[in-house]
Amino acid sequence: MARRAASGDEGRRPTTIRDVAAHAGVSVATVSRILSGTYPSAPATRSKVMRAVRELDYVANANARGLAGASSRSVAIIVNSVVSPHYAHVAQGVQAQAALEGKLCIVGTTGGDSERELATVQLMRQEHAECVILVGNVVNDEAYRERMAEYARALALAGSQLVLCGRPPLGPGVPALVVEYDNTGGAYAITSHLLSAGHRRILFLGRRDGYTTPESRVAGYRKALADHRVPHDPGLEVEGTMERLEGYRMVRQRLAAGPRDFTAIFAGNDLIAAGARQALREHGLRVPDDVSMVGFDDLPPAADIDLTTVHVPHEELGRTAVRLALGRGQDQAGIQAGMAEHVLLGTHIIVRDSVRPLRNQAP
Amino acid sequence: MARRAASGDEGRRPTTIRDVAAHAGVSVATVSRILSGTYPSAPATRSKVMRAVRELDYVANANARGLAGASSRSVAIIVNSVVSPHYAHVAQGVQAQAALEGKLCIVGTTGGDSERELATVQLMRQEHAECVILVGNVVNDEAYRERMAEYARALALAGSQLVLCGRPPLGPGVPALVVEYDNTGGAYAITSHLLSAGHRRILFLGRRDGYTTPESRVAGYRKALADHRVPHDPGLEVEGTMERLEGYRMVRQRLAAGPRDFTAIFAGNDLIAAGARQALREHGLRVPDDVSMVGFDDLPPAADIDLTTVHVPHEELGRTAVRLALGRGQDQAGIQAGMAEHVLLGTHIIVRDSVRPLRNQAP
DNA sequence: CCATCGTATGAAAGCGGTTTACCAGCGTGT
DNA sequence: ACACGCTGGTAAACCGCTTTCATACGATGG
Repeated sequence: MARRAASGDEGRRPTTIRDVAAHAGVSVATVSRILSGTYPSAPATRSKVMRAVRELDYVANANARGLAGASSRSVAIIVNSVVSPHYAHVAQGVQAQAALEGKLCIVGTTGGDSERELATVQLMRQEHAECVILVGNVVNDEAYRERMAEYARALALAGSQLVLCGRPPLGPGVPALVVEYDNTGGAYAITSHLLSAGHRRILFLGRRDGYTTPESRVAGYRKALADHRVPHDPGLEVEGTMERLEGYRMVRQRLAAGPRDFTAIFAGNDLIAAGARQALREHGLRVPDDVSMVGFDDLPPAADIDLTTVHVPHEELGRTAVRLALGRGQDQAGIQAGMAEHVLLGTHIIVRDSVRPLRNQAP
Repeated sequence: MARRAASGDEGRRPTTIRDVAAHAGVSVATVSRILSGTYPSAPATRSKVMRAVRELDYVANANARGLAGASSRSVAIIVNSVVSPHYAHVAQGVQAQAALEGKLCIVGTTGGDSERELATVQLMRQEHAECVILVGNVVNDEAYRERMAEYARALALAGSQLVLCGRPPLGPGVPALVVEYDNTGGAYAITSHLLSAGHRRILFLGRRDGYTTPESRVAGYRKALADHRVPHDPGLEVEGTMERLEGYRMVRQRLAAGPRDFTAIFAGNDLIAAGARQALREHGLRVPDDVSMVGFDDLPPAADIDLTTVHVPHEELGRTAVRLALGRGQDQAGIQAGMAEHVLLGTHIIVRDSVRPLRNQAP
């Protein structure tokens, strides 16, 4: 019986639960139960086992555990890229919450390629993650919705939850959670901020039809204009993606094309704002002395360039996604119990020094 | 035999390899071998199996695979925080290389707390990651070295490789790989850059004794001064951590304490530079008109504030770590074959607009 | 035409846990 | 004293896959 734990303890093979059992003089089942925690056991046995674990430096094999038990104790997050600050913050939130719940976090990237996204979801499926969190801006067409519904069903069948983070809901009947933040509301608020400062001609940088995030932001911008009875000039909405270089390009082209016909800029996000600011500077224009500017996201570049912007609860987004998915998984009844399937997190304005009342601004 | 795959295909239990075998009319062994790829098989059987896989939407169970086979097909990375740009880039590199090699990437964070680091390493150990990559600046004392050696041995015993990324080597006999970049060289080069511009009194921001990264950077700074025969004034080395706020604080305090006694600043990293720049501005000083400044890292803030800095191959660091660890694992002989145990990646200067020759600078 | 050998496949033994029966004691209530 | 419910523990059946080991089958050589 104690054959294993015999003198030759320096064996190459890592310690298993059987070794622990032998060493402690109990059965493997007892060890398993004591380690899992959830079971009554005599204090004496408990301490015997714990001592054996310590002495043998035993660590459970997660694969075996995941195979035998129901749960793999892991959550998956899939993002475009880990270096992009927004994704990084969401990922941080996911990781933190996962750690808090004793799960580990596995991450995949797509580079924005939907083929890779598909492959990555498959990967997570075979990993049996308890939930897979898909985050990021995306084309919102029929094909997309269908694909997501497919993912959601396949994952549900494997006992795992699909969470869409920062994406719009798919519609009823699809077993997917949605956690997003109020893009339209934020855009409305910050546009109003500019309008209150007297600005009427506000350049919107980063329109991109068909993509959910920029679309919602443009929508907020337009609604604010409308509510303030400021005529809407579609010519002020410049198309471009959400990158720094694009911000640079858009402003540069605009200024090269003719005389300046705006007094303020609403950059689709802070990256665009940073690029735009550089283009302005190269053109001899200062923010906010000559042009007012606001952004969206409140990510690192914003503080560096003193940008008034919309704060987005990036980390909270990730945290909530995990909490929700795990909560729902735990309590299957949650579904019937009407646990939230769609959460909308709020945003708020961060005022820095990038906006000046129109009257105080150089012409 | 075909009991499983009988009409009622809508069973709740996910598809297993047995289902596929039954559906294709072969044995599970055959399916396993064909899916693993590495084995000869008759084309006819192969296509039968593949069809079954497709029709049943089969995905292998990674836990079972990891348990039965040797490898878990995963690499682990442990960082302070995912949002910190340096770590994010390294993580991106790790993730990318892992994906390239068909492995998945699991990430843990420590928040800089060594207790959490320990716990996280344990977590990765039980996950049986093929390698665990520890990245980040750290106190380099005896206790640390001992702890790392412990980690390395425990991991090696479980068939996994410890990789220290951006940390100095531990010494011989410890089964750990090291991938770092040339901090001292970079600091030397960029200090020389300032010296060539005529600067003699260069403030170093972010000295922190006992921590490897800042220590190496200070070392390069000092060596450059020495080589250029510029007297070294210890009073010019300001202590602080590698954060934006710290940069702000350090400069603010310095300027409040007395008249400006420097003409250039070498910020320990770009974050510090950003903070320092803000403090300077609030004090009415412009970069580079009044003060020259350089940073280190070449991370996002650098471009935004037009900072001349040292480019660090962050992603390459992560990539190399994975490549090395996996390469070594695959070919156990690699150890004897003298495969690199310590890689030092080079850096180079990125010149932007933050340095002005002393003579052209305001007094 | 039989012995020989290489090859594609099958049967079964684990991998290291969890979990379901099941059982030995051991007070209690009557 | 006996049936009875508890408690702390055991044995053994999986979980789904990989991987020997063994085998049937064709092709080959003498």
